Amino acid sequence: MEKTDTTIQKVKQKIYKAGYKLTSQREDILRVLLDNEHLSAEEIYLKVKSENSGIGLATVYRTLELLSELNIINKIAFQDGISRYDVNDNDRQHQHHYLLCLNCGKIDEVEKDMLIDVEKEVEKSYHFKIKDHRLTFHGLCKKCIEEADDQNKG
Amino acid sequence: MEKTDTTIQKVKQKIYKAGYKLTSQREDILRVLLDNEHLSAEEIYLKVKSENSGIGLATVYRTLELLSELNIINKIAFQDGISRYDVNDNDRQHQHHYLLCLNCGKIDEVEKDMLIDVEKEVEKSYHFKIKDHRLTFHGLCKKCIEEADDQNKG
DNA sequence: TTGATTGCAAAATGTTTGCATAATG
DNA sequence: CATTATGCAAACATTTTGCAATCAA
Repeated sequence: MEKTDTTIQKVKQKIYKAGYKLTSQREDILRVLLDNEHLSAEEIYLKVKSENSGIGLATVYRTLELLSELNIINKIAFQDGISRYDVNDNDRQHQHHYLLCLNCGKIDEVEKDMLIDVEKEVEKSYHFKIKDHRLTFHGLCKKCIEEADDQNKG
Repeated sequence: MEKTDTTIQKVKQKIYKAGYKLTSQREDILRVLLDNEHLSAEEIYLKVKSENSGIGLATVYRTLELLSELNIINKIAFQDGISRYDVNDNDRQHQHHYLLCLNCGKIDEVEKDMLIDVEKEVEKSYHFKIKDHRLTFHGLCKKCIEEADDQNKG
């Protein structure tokens, strides 16, 4: 059995236990979410539609809300006003980080947490109980740095 | 001369040097931004309007874009789909961090950077040149933790 | 004086909602 | 069979744009 299938089974169980119904649309959306990273609702809608035509955008939004509520996915907002969604990795306690290239717009990911000490300090200094975090670095990706270097050299 | 006035003079100079005109609307918006933190465009619009009636929301958006472009303010996006804006502190190289309470919605700020070592590691591992970052912690603020504790005690 | 800026209204974008129909458990 | 979920269209909220009038330099 593929890893994706195992995950789908687990998630379906979670949905079922929470008292919701298992519909083909929910499974389709979940599959797309598992196969991709930081997709927008529109992108998910188009992908599901291309594989299995006949889904509504409203269903995508409603499903994304449901999956967020069940903590199966995370909603992330960059500065462009579009929400994106990532499946929550169960092996990971926290949301990973993002590298947003200001030049080409590419979004990369940083898997390593690296914030454990920072969080400890924040919790202590501010009496704030941290549940999760969102961290995005803005800058230049490897490719764009290299292209800029090439141009400088002539 | 007040600190705010000094800052306004500096920013006006920056706008002027960039070839833009100094209008009363721009100054009004700037003043509101300096007196407040993480306001939305709508909130800025209402504040300016209440002091000096006769500004358009479109002007607010256009000015916010201009000020962002000149690196005078930062646009931040939480998960609610509304963009907020903060004046860039010149003494600080990087955007500060936010503490978003999941219970009451309050947004606090963490002034200390604390990410210097993390950034060094990211730059090295990913060949990514970091220009800025956005970090928000999601959790429970002091007040909400205390209220939850009180309820548990009876 | 002239080109940038404004305010208004209209349009565009992303998301949510109401409701009749369809599907799940 | 009773709900829950869906798809569509309409509503909504935020942001952007076109354009004539206004203002700063």
